[in-house]
Amino acid sequence: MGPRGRKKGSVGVESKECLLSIAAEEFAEKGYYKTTISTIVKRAGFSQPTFYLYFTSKEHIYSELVQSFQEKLKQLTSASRLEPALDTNSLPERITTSLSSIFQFFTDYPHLTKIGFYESEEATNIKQAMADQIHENLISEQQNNYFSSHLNMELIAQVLVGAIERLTITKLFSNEATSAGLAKEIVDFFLYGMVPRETK
Amino acid sequence: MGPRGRKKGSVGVESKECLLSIAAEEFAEKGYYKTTISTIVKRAGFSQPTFYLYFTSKEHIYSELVQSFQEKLKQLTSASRLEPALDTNSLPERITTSLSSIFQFFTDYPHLTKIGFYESEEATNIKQAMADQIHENLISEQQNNYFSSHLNMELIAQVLVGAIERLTITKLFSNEATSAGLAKEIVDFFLYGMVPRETK
Amino acid sequence: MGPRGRKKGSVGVESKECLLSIAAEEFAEKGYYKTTISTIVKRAGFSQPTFYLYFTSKEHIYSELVQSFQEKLKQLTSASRLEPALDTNSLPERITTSLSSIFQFFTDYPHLTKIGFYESEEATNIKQAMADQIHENLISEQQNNYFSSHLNMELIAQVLVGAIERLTITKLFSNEATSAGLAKEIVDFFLYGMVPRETK
Amino acid sequence: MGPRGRKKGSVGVESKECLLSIAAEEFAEKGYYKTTISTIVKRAGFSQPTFYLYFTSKEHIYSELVQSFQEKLKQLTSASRLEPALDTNSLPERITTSLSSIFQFFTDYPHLTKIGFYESEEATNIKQAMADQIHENLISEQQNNYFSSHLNMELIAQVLVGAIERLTITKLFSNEATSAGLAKEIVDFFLYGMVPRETK
DNA sequence: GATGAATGAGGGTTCATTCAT
DNA sequence: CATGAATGAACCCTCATTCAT
Repeated sequence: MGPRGRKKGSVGVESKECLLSIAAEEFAEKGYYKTTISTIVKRAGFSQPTFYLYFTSKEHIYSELVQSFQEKLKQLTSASRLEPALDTNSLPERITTSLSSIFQFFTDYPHLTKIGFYESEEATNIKQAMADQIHENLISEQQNNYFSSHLNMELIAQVLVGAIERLTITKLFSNEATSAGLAKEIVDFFLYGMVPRETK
Repeated sequence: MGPRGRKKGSVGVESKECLLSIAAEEFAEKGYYKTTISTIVKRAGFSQPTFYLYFTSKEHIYSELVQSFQEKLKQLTSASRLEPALDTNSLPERITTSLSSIFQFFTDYPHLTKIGFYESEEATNIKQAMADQIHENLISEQQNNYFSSHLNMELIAQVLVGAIERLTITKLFSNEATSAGLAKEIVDFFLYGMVPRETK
Repeated sequence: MGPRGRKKGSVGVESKECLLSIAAEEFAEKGYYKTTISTIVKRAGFSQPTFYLYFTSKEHIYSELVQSFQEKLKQLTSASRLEPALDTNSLPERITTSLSSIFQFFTDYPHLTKIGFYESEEATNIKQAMADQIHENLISEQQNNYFSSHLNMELIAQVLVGAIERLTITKLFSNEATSAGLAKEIVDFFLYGMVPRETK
Repeated sequence: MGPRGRKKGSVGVESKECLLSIAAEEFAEKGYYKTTISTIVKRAGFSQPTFYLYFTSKEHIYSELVQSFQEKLKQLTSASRLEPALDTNSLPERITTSLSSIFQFFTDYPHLTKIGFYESEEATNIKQAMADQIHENLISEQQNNYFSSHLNMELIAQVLVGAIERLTITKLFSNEATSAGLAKEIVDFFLYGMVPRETK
């Protein structure tokens, strides 16, 4: 052990993380096929074989990034489901908060998001999983009579995922909106729709 | 040659269309990079150089397919905007019809849709154009007081595009819903949202 | 036979000459390998198979051009050797005239010259043949005591060919000199060299 | 390793030089277009991709050879111009020596010469540069009254280059003459021409 | 006399990946 | 921990040439 107390093997870990981070950038910008190992290692200041010290293949590092995205996302959604039954009034805020935290997550990890949520072949499954999760939540809230029973919650869940997908690209990644603001607008729209309510 | 004789030069046109159709299938299924010219021509019963009789490059045939999608889509949207001012009641139906015809178009050309609306680098622009178009329509309807003036129509347009994107994949391409049914459900949701209206 | 008295087959001859002329231009400008049959026929307004009506191959049309150059050149040199023994004084003029007519020929057929005298694989042989011819002439003039017997006529013949080669490109094809002027200068130099003669 | 150990990285350099040398041979013998990378690497005992470790393209290796020729040639001519003003008598010898060293250079690097001085598209420029250089030297000698002032030195320079070009092929590469012998004969001819001087 | 349609043969180039050190 | 050197496997593309009409 060195005098500075660096744990043995930390160099390797650092190298690996360096590669991962650069790879994320490259994959996010250029996509899987236009990204070359050669470019990644060059940017990291390594030689090609070094890459294979840490990853068994190009596919492997890519899927490691996808998984990383997936796990972080799972942590997020599982965290946001802790509080079970609260009073009715707070539901919209709770939904807004959840949504906002998803947007924030996407903002914090734009490269991972680009890869996992948009580019990768897994993206479809990941979105489906997100839709399923939302669907489940909605159903349970529907059963608690927060929402009317005739609503097709599966469809709404998909619409919500579609909204997230589209608005992340157009508003969030372009810095035209904040996570919180966007979440609020969406929830408002989802709750009340476009036709104005008659006010007595 | 008689009137029923084969039109002159039609062979070439047929060959080109054959290649286009097979290419659409391959690109839709495997994506741009996993699709090879060699496979396309093999499936079409041609040799490789024949491909270059009709297309200057792999990129060229791909962008031809993307353009074809774009043009068809443009025709659709320009057609659906003919009828200008109608009475209020029919607005929802008209929107539903428009939406339904988009879904029907996607159903009719699943390969082109996969390519132009999902895979291609142009997909982002195409969706943005669709959102812009919808936005425009919504604004005009908003100005005619069909919708309340406080709604953020840009956001709603993006949400609608996101809904289309997601539901086309999950419901339409899996044959779990029809164009018309899906359109109706979406419009219903968009108009009234999730919170039930108080009924006297 | 048509009313305009056009000989049967003249269309074919015209087509062939058209192709030859365009091919000469292309080969001269771009060289053998960068010239494509496709470009030649396109410029001539024909389709590719038409080419093979008149020439059996790309090599064939090229060597036809080379031969054409070679034959014209042979005509020239054989013509210029008719007059045998004349009085001594006129020899320099005769040589100058011969040289001038070669330059004139090169000026009149720049494309053929570029091909036959510079580009083609035959060029080496053609130049050697020219050198041999000149050598022969010089020898005969040497034997007639026009020139001193210790001169290495073979070397001089080669130098003359080299001079022709170089000056055709740098002076003639760039229009910086005329055939006659150039010929005169060369002959003058060849006869008297660089060291000034002592004059009493 | 030890002092006699193989220098680090020398393998790559050797491989590159091996490829360069074989390529020079191939290009010189067959010309640019009939030479294939596949043949070069096969002869060198490598696989095709190895070629691209050292050269970015076929064009690149070719122009590297041309440049190599050009640089060596430049070294030669710049070296031969050191001694400025000497007595008149030695001028012919000095010219002879210069010429001889050019011939010797061509003899030493026949492949490079074939490529750079005859085949390549740069050949024309290289010869022109050589002519310019010679022209310059001649002018300066003319101003020093070594040569009579009425001589067209530009033309003479071109003739000299033409002579070099032609005699290198016909006499040098065929081993019919030595560098020194050839140089001497040429200089002799250039100085005194063909017409014998009157001797009292 | 001419052409629409098609192909055989081959060439250059790229990239992920490995071996020996 | 790291790399210099090398390659297997493909892929896109071009061009002279031909066949049937």
